[in-house]
Amino acid sequence: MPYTISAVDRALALLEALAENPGLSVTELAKVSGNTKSLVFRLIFTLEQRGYVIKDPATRTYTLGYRPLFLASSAQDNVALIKAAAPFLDDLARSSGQHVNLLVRDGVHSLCVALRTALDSGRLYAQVGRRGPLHAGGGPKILLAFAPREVRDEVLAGPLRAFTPNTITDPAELAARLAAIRETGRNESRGDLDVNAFSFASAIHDAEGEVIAAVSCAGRLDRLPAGSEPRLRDLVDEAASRISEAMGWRQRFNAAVG
Amino acid sequence: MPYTISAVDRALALLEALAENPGLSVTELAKVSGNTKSLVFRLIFTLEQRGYVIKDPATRTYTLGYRPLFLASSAQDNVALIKAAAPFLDDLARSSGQHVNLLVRDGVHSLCVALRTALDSGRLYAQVGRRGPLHAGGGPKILLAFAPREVRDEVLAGPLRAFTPNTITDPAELAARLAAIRETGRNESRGDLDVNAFSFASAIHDAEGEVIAAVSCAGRLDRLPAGSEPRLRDLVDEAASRISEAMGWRQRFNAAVG
DNA sequence: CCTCCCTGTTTCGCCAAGTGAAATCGCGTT
DNA sequence: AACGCGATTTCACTTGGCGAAACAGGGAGG
Repeated sequence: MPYTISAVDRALALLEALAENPGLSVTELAKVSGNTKSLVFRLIFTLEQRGYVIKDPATRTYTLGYRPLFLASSAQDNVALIKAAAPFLDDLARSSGQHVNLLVRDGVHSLCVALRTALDSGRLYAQVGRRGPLHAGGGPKILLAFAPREVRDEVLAGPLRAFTPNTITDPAELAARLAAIRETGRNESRGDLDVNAFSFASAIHDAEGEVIAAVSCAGRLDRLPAGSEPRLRDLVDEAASRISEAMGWRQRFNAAVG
Repeated sequence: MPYTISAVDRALALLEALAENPGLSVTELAKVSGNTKSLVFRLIFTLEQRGYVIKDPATRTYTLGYRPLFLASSAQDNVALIKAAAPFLDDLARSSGQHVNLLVRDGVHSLCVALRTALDSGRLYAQVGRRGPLHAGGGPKILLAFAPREVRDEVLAGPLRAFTPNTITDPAELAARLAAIRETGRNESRGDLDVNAFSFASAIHDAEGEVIAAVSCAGRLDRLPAGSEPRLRDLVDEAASRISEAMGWRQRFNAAVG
């Protein structure tokens, strides 16, 4: 906080509020973001000038603009993790024939930062930049398992939304699952985020041994070939190791045997 | 300018400078952006706190972070043009069997805001959020043709980079081409941006009749089936009309006959 | 091994610029 | 035609953004 420029911080917060609540007016944004109308008006004016938001003149309502697309494109091309992972994600998509996701944690959300889509599998919920929960899905639970205690506590305390009947909504059960994940660095889920989806995931480490991301192979549960599980598990784990190595991980920090 | 908050404006400018020059240090960023080291340090600190940039501790160097991906995802889902165009882009991709692009103008650049990729065609240069020139390519020249005079003058004055031997680099020739495009609202290019690429493009209008975007069908020149040109031209033009209508255009502002 | 130098980080004090409150404007409603 | 609501605009008050300059620390060169 000592060096934070509050005007900038408020502007970014407003941008995020708008991303989460598209189509709001000045007054509504002021309410949502907890700022005065004057301030919101000036912040959004500044953001609009630079193409970060677009005003619909008819409704005097705002949405994000085109400039974020440019930033995202640059981010995808230059962030070390995404660059390093790219070839291995390609390999994994090819060898597994399934959708492949690269996820990181963003606060109490999972965030998809790269994906490869399988040709045959149906329409996909995933999209680069899309946020999801941390307590459901193959990859997300890995991110949660290795998140700082504050984050884990917050998620375990908060309401655990049931996306499907299979979503773990009992904090104790979830905590046990996370402990198991910390032992193996792997996780798999079936129908806990989407009724008809499976996901095999493994943790990615950086040079310090910290878990910084998760790769997963995912697809429709009703199209998961019988007996293919061991192979998918191994392919994902192999990809995770390769990506970790590319990030400077040296296996020094092996997980204890489960 | 009256309502611009300069701290915010500077922060956004810095973010863009970083998008264009990934991997710079504080001092280098200060130089590139024309700010003092102190200011850059505080701005980037604020941006980093919110996940807009990531610091590589080893090199003390910065790149964009993950947060822009989230913003871009929201933008793609909520910007009126992109939402309205989506189904027609899908149709066009299916019926044409080619790559489909939706472009808008961002200053003196073209910006890809949506795309559909053909399965068979080779690797694609395009990516959502990627910027290109205005004076080369099928869609970009449409955007330039209908841009405000200042923009046209700036581009015509500036150096016209030759991406291939077919790129128009003579201002007079380009001006004539733009005039022709203003008559028809259509354009096509062959090998002027990429030696082995073609592009058929049409202008998209909004409710006020302004040209706000261009759709294009593009692919490898050596795979363009002989005699398919008229059909592609019509498919693209049809898609442009549909999207324009979805944006509230009512054909009142028909272009004069060429 | 020591020194210099370059770059990131921190401090300090001034005052421009960001801020909230309140007034004004403009439009759609009653 | 008056009303009401939300978007702009004005205004006066500091806050907090800012540049300059000091400090720190690590790597290159001697």
